[in-house]
Amino acid sequence: MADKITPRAVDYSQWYIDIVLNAKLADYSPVKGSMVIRPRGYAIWERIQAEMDRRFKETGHENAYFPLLIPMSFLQKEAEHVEGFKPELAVVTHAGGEELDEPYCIRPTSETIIWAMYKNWIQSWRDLPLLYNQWANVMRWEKRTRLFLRTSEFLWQEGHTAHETKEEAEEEALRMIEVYRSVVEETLCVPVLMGRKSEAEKFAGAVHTLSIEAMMQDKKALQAGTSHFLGQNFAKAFEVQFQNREGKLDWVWATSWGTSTRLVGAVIMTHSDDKGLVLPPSLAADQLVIVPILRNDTKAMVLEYCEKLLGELKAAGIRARLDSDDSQSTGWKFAEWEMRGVPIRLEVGPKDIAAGHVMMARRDTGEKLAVQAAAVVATAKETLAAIQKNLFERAKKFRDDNTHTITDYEGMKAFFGLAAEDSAGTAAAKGGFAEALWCGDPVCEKKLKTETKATIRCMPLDRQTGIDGKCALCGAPAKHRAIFARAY
RNA sequence: CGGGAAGUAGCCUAGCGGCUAAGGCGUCAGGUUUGGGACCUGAAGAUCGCGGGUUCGAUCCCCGCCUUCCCGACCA
Repeated sequence: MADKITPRAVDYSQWYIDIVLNAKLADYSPVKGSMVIRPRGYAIWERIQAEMDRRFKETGHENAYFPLLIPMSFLQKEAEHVEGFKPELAVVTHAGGEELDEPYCIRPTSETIIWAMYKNWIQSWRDLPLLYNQWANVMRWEKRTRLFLRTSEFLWQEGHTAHETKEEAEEEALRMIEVYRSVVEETLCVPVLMGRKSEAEKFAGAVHTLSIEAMMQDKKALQAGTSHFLGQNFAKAFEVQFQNREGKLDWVWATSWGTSTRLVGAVIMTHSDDKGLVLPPSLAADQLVIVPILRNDTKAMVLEYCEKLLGELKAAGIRARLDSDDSQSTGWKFAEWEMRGVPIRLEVGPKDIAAGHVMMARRDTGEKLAVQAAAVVATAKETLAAIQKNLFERAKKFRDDNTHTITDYEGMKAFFGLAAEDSAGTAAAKGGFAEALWCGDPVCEKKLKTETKATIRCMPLDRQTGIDGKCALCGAPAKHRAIFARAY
């Protein structure tokens, strides 16, 4: 029947769009570059959000909310910051039928307005640390948008913390990127590399930026979260000083960190296949669906059996549902639930009931096997756990299989291909992650980007020892070990 | 923001300077079915993306705009 999903091998971009649209996760809106997140997509975000929020609270953070509109002059206080965001600002010039004395921009991020407030709230070391987070929408006027991955308006959380010392702030930035790593790997089943950004890739206004980087199925990198050590840059821009334990005035040390609805895109791209969405059980609104095989003569009996089974599954804490709709054929329902990404499907027909078992199909592997009636609940629980584990392992294997050590510039060009002969857009694209030594010179990085489109995604924190060799780009003595890739 | 492509019912597509814009999927009603995207009958559903122009007449030709997709530039 209708091939609703373009296969990955034909057109990876189109495949992704087909999944998002057909699984009803999101839709285009009448507003350029802005999407509507539909209930099935929002449900995924809510689960990510819940897990993140729980861990923020566990690490001592509190939620707050700051205004959507930011006076333009605030942005201008931090030179590098305004320079970085200027091209993507949306600005409000009129309100209440009059032109405003000073235009407001719609927040692209909230450092400036938050630090304008921190100035009022911080006087003494006793006021520190300040560990705030906010869940909000932000707007960055992007030239080129993609559902979930890059839209003009998106949902995110942004943490903004203030500290007494440099060490404390650096620890915080590291603590939060580690929180991100654990949520993304454990809850989203997306393996990531955790590392430091190069100067060229860091946040505008940060001293340094840490990020987690994932590999999508087309071997391109996706930044899944960032945590910034802001030094005293914003404290100085907003004149936030405090009296330290010695009674002297000092500038406050800062961090900020964020993750967004882009994570939903990361989950989709990492796990899904040509049949549709594949979701980790931890994020699936429906973890299991029972599809009864309905025949006129046995319908009542089968449904009764399924209702009872449904009750048992729910009692065991499994998010289960029964698809008793008899206006659709069984085959249609199989395909539909697969497209929606439900991790486990149970097929229950008169023959199964007579044989004392039900059929259990796994979304991740496609395996289908008979499970004895008495063991269904326990097997379902085990299988959900197995799927959660398998998705991570499978994605990790894919990433590792597509990560190679490269030692020279010719090797880089061969690995990524030249920018001009771009094969992106198909799953057969060249490249992957190139692990290579780097001298630290932005000129090298720029040259590679121009010629191959590959950039430094991060310098993994756990791979900076034993660096003894030459920069793979220029041959000068290396200072860092970096991961290079084409990125979203 | 530059180059290319597209926009006809919820979705996919046909069409043609001219009579009532055609078909498939889906939807709704009824019936028959249901172990991998079933079938029959009937029904509803279109400002042909928006605006202007050419013309006796425009969904079709021309111009402008909007939106999406691909490529490029840009990019937390």
